[in-house]
Amino acid sequence: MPKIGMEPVRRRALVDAALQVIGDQGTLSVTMSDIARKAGVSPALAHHYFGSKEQLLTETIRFLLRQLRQDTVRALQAAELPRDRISAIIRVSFQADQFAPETIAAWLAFYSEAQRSEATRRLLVIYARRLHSNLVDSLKRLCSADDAHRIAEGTAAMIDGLYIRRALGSSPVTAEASMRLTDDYITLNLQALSSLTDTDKGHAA
Amino acid sequence: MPKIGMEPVRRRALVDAALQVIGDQGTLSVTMSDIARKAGVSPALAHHYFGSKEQLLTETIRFLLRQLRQDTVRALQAAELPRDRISAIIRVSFQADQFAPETIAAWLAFYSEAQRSEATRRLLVIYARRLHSNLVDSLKRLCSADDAHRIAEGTAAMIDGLYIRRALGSSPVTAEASMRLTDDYITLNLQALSSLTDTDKGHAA
DNA sequence: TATTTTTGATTGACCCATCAATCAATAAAA
DNA sequence: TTTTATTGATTGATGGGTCAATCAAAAATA
Repeated sequence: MPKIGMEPVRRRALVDAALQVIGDQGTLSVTMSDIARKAGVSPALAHHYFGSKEQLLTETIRFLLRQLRQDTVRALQAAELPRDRISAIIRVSFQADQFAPETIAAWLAFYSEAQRSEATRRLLVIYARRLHSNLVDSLKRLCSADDAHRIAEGTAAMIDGLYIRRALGSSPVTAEASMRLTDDYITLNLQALSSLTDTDKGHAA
Repeated sequence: MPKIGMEPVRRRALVDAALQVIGDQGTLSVTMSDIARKAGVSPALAHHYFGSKEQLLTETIRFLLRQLRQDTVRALQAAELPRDRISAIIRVSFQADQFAPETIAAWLAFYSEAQRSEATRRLLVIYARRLHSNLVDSLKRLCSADDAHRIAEGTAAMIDGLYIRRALGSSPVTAEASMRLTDDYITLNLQALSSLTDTDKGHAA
């Protein structure tokens, strides 16, 4: 069996397995045995490659983050206009794999973990900042910096909130409806701002 | 030591303690010992009154929910106009005790638990439904039922999302800013709808 | 090519700590 | 005395982490 160069293969398999198990059980309180079994290896091997459960979990969230960034970069490359870029960012957040119940369950578990683990918190803050600054970059081309900040904050919150509600599984929050809701929020804000600069600045009482 | 009629006192103390410990540690993986110690009793007594850890936790989330409902009812009694009632609902969501980091950490932990525990999920769904229907009730007096639904969905998502972002502790999300952001979302939507029914239904290109 | 050596890959068995849950015993009211 | 309140001691189960040992491919050597 033992061919050389198994390390990267095993690491990847274990991270994948961790993601699956965490997503299934909806918690980080999964055992190394669970993860190892899913990956088809012994618990000892998981320790051998990752040193500790904590490090395996850290690698796992890093993987999630990396994936999300790649998707975002790709989506942004295909969009030129600021308004289109914003929609692209939103679309990535709700794309199939990200919005899958297991993935969301995993995210939720990591958010909860961030209350205890400074390392986890730092990683999630990176995600939050990245989303925010991506939004602000494009928004700035459409409104003032202040407004851009405010709108970005609201948009990010709405995205995160839709995730949570999806996690609960109440009210059939589809990916499409979520996208539309978030995109409308952007449109609404921009419209409101532009109507202020129009000749008529009020409406009938 | 043993006075009679201690049961309600102990139950309440244990639920309070559970809330504190869960909030501090940001997880439901707290020990009965932790909770009991905080409440100033032995772990055995906690089992005596609640039977199991799971039941104590269920009681704890019920307590949270009850508290939130009472606050909401009270806030709604003081508000007459639909638009004011909406603001009141929003205000309750971000009031001091609800928006405290420990409280949010506890909520987050329960959301995570809902992935596993059907009982917990059901309780959280109740909260979600209540928030939604409270919003819809007032919104319906200001717009169509369809729009009311949509706006309520967006508002609820934004509230939940602001909670999460607060939990992360990134970007100083104050309670006031959160309220304003959410309330603006309502205003923006209602304005957009009303402007559609105005005589002039467009703006300069 | 055949043989030996080396090294990465892998695991079963074990240790130790933690924790939920139980129970028998004690102490104070009623 | 009967009931209620309370706890210390105990236990069975679980899970992270360690370690010595095994196995097989690859590399070096004859």
